[in-house]
Amino acid sequence: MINPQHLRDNTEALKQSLLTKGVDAGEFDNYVALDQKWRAVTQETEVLQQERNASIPKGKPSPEEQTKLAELSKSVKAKQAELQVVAEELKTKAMEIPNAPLPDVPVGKDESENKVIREVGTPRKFDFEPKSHEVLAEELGWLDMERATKISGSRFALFMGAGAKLERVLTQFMLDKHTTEHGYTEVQAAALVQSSALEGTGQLPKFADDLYRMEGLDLWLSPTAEVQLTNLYQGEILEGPSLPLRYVAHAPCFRKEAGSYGKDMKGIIRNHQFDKVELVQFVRPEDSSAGLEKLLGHAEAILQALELPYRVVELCTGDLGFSAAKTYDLEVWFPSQNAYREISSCSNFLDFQARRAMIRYKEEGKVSGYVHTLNGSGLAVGRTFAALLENSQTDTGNINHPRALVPYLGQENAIV
RNA sequence: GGAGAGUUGGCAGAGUGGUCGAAUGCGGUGGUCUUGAAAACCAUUGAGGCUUCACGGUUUCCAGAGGUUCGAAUCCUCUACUCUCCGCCA
Repeated sequence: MINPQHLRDNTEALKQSLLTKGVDAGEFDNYVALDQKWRAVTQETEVLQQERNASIPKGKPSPEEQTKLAELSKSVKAKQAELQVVAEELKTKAMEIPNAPLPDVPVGKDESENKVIREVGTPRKFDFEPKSHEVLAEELGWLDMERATKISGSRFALFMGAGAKLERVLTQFMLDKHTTEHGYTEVQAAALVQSSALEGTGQLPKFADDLYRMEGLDLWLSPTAEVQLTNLYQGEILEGPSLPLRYVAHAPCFRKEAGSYGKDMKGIIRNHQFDKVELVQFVRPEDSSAGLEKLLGHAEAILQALELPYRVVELCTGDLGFSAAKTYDLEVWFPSQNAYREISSCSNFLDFQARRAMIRYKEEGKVSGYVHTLNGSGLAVGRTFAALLENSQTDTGNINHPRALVPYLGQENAIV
């Protein structure tokens, strides 16, 4: 949620900033007007309440006093009802306004204007035609996309045998690295979450169409463990000295992928369900910028350890997600597509999510304000699986696993 | 799934429809004392909103949402959660 104080003090600057993110000018003006109306009605309500409170005598009121109080009470209630309507309208509106980008984010309208920050590792030169991950995996018997369709329909994976093991091992490798080297606490959370949690991180109310919902229940399949992890502290006041708090979770992620018909239909790049290792941090506001760079480094460390070539891209204003103020995507090289594809997204949300989820912190016994939240994939496991296959394939259709996985796969399995 | 009990400030725990934002204890903060610390003693200590340059003013909040009443932490209804017992179960 946008800081309402900031909205009032810097209305025009905020508007300009949000316009670069694609917010409609009329919608914004509407929001500002609603905020003004709400403040006015709040004032009116308080005046009436004050009048009523001042008229309440000590002890039991006399009949005349009761009559007077009844009148006052009636007018207060009428005003309160009016206020409630306005407040709900405002709340609805406020929940639909996205976060403003940080000033240093490049302005642009869509992903074509994203900025490549650096490329790490060199895409391998093949002396044969590299196969796509889905072809490799089907040939090796590691993936069975056809039978997956029988069970669950399109866009679902079925990992088999050594493929299933590799998927599991990748997850474990990532978790181990983040917990032992990067200082994250491992969390295993439920995949089903309530709407309040999704509102906290920003998936709701606007993006309900992308989510699976349990019939007749206020339970949804979480699209990312960012939801579970960030809402760990929903409604809490954290101790300043305990910050930053870092959590990592491995969780299945569920997305309808509405509107992506025909995109990435082969393989496991874009499935309705996929596993992801997610990093979330709660930090003091002054630490969030540096924190994002560190978190990005933690995600990069996985790619480096797996010897995968990748690049870091900073999203332009128009491509930023709803809640994010700044985002770096990590894109890994896919030889079969001759392209870099997103494998991680690391964002700074400032106090946007904390404000929605009511996550504050205190310093020396006093509430200091909202924390800043950061998150990033570290990494999407399915895409890592696919990238690993494509980049490590041999001309005989086998896979050379990176050295980092030897302790997990065993020496004899390291080179297949 | 059935039966019962509960949910109050950071924690524990009072609270009979008006004098309750709420006793008391612990904890926190500041101070006195002390070479220093502990102990003891004194003071202070919930959160949000609106308003104000500021001091301050004001309002709301006793799980959540409704209701009764001139007036609700206290009465009623629903929901969520916790605990105990029974049943079922990986």
